[in-house]
Amino acid sequence: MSSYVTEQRKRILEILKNSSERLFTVEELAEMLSCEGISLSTVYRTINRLYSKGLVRRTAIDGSRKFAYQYIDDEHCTEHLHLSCTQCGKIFHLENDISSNLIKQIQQKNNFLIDNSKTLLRGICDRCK
Amino acid sequence: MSSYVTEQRKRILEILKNSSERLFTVEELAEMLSCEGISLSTVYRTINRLYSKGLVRRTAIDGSRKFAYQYIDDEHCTEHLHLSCTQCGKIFHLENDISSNLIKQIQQKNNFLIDNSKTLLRGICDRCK
DNA sequence: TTGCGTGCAAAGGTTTTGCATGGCA
DNA sequence: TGCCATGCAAAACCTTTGCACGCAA
Repeated sequence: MSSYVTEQRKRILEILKNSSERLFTVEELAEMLSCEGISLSTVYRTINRLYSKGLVRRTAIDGSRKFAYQYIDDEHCTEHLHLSCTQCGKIFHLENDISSNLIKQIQQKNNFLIDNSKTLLRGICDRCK
Repeated sequence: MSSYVTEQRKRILEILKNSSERLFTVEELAEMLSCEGISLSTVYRTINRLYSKGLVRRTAIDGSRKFAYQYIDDEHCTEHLHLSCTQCGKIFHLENDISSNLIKQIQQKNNFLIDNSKTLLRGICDRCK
C-alpha cells in the first residue's frame, strides 16, 4: 500500500499540527479548507487515515454526534498516556515510567494491549480543583 | 422536571442492570425489546436520558458509528478503572490494586484527580488480538 | 504510465423529531 | 385531569461510497 503526499493531505495535517493544543471536528476542518477547494469527503478520508495510523486522537463530544480530533504532537507522545481535564479540557502528559509500568502490568494481568493514542485518563487538574 | 416510571423504562434499565458486565448498542436493546412492542425511538430516548443522568457509560466503537452503553454499577465500578476494547467494544475491569496505585501516583506526581467513571483505557483485548 | 487520491453527488446508516395517542401520578 | 412518554414515520444528520478524472511517483 503506497501513500501519496498530496496538497490536501499536507494542508490538513498542517492545520492539525499548528494547533495541536486544540481539537477540531471534521466540519471545522472542511470549512477552513473549503476556500482552497478541499472537499468534505477528502477531510473525512484523511482524518480517518490519520486516526487509524495513530497520528490523531479522537474524542466523542457530549451532546453531539460528532467526534473531535487532535494532533498527537511529538514522537514521544505515543510512549506515554495523557490526562485530560474534564473541566478545562487541557491535556497533560503522564510520565513515561508511570505509563510504561501501567501498560506492562495490564499486558500481563489482563492480556490487554493499551493503545496510548486512543486513551485519555479523565479527571480534574490541579488548577481546576 | 418529573419522571414517570413506565414499563418501557423499567425493562430497558432491567436489561442493562442484569448484564452490567457487558455493553449494549441501542440497536441490540431495541431488538431484544421489539417483541415486547418497545420501539427504537423509546430506546434512544431512554438511553440518552440514562446517559445524561450518569447512570450508563458510553463508548465509541471503532470501525462503527455506534456507541455502546453499559450500566454503571456504583458500588463496584467506581472503585477501579476499566479497559475498553476498540475492536469489539467489550469492557474489562482493572484490578483494584493496580487502579488505586495508578491513581495515587498520578495524584502525587501531577496533582491530577482521576475520575474513574469517566475514564476508559482503550486498546485491544486478548481475543481481538 | 500506473494506481492512488480527489471532488461531486448520491447512498447509507444512525439518531432525532413532530404529531397523535396512550398512560402515569 | 394534566403532563409526560410512546410509537410511527419522516426528517435530519453525519459519514461513506461509486465513479470519472487528475495527479504523484
